[in-house]
Amino acid sequence: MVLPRAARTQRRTRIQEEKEERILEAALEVFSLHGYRGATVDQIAEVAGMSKPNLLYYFRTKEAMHRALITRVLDTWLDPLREFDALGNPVAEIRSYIRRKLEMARDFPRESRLFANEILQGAPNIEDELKGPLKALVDEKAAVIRSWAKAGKIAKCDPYHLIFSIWSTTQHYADFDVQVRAVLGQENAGDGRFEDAARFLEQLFITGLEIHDPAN
Amino acid sequence: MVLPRAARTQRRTRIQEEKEERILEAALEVFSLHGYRGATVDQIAEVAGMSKPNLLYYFRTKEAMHRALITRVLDTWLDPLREFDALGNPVAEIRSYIRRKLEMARDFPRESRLFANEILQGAPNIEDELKGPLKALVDEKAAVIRSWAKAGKIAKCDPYHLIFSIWSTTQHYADFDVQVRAVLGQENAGDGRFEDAARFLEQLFITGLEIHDPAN
DNA sequence: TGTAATGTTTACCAACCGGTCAAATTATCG
DNA sequence: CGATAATTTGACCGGTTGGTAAACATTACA
Repeated sequence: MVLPRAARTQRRTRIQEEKEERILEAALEVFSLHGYRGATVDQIAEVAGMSKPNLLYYFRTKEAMHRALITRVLDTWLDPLREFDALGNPVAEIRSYIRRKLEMARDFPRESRLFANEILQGAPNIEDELKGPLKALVDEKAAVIRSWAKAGKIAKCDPYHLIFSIWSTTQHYADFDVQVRAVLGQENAGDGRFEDAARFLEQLFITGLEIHDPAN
Repeated sequence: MVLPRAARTQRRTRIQEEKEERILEAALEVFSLHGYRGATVDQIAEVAGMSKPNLLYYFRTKEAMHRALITRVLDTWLDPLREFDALGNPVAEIRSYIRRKLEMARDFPRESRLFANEILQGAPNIEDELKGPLKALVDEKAAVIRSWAKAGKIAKCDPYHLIFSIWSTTQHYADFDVQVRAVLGQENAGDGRFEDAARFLEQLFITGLEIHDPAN
């Protein structure tokens, strides 16, 4: 009998795990490159190296595939922000947050583009995730930053917009990679632009947030 | 006889100007919301208030429409950077550049999203524009910024990444509007977030780039 | 006003796309 | 092995999409 994926309650087969992994990997590749509408099931199937009906045996619809992919990626995507430590040294925490985010832009550009595509198109599938868990996490960290500012450890600033600006500057190197490369020119073929970006962003944010001559 | 748009060499009719204007306006609306693949010609025709064949009488293909739209918008999109004045006061120039870009994110979010979509998908249609005119303009302004740094008027920094970070932070409020709203919550329904962002970004960039006690 | 050029519409098509079905193949396990 | 369940495939389907053909309507202008 044919039992589509959603109906299986028992333990998952080795084959199931392997195939679902391969499918999500292929889906990430295709969705991140063409967006939800732009991606076709045939394309994903081809990248995954299997036939379309076979793929649809594991994920019954294109949307189910996309949903599974988003939820999986969103979780790991927020890890850097979760590591933000209220007890650590403020300047050091912000610096390492920037560095972590930039490393993710370098190492997981497809994941970044997947989200960018999703948000750009109005986030039809993850609006609840944004207003719920994401907002809660940001609220929590914003409170931490605000307390640092009040304690005089960093300059006073709007913590939400600080977070937004860290997100945007770092993810820019994944989402707008084509533009960055075009402007920097051929000579920046390697990962050098990420190191340059790290230097610049550290300077910008750290200097911009430091307390200057607090006593005088 | 039917002479499609591309073949017309003579002066354009009043009707042509009106209709092409309406079409490009509708195309901007739809493309910016759904991306190239996600947009349909029927949708654009409906928004433009005309039949699909009628629309295709002015732009023979969907791609031609998209190309026309991109070229037109790209030109005005770069105006703020062009206004960057080498002879002005460095700090004031950077401040007003940030403000102009933020105003564009507020007043022309569709244009911003159109580009974001295009770049995200690998900029298949405008790669030449990026590597040519855009790069040339950025190179020119980067040289200006570098000269300011050398003259000790602003802190030393990579001018390219400075420009990138201004682009990304400001455009973020157009491209990721849904996320920004979700995180900030309902109370920020108006344009308040743009004023908050302006204050924050000015503080960040100006403080981050000022020369601190150069003499001491 | 007459007429040729321009503009608009209805009906249509071929390609594509997400998804189904039933049959065939392969893995699992007593 | 034998049988039952899980997996894979080719053929197919209805709806959508970009685009066309040709008849019809309107405008510009001598």
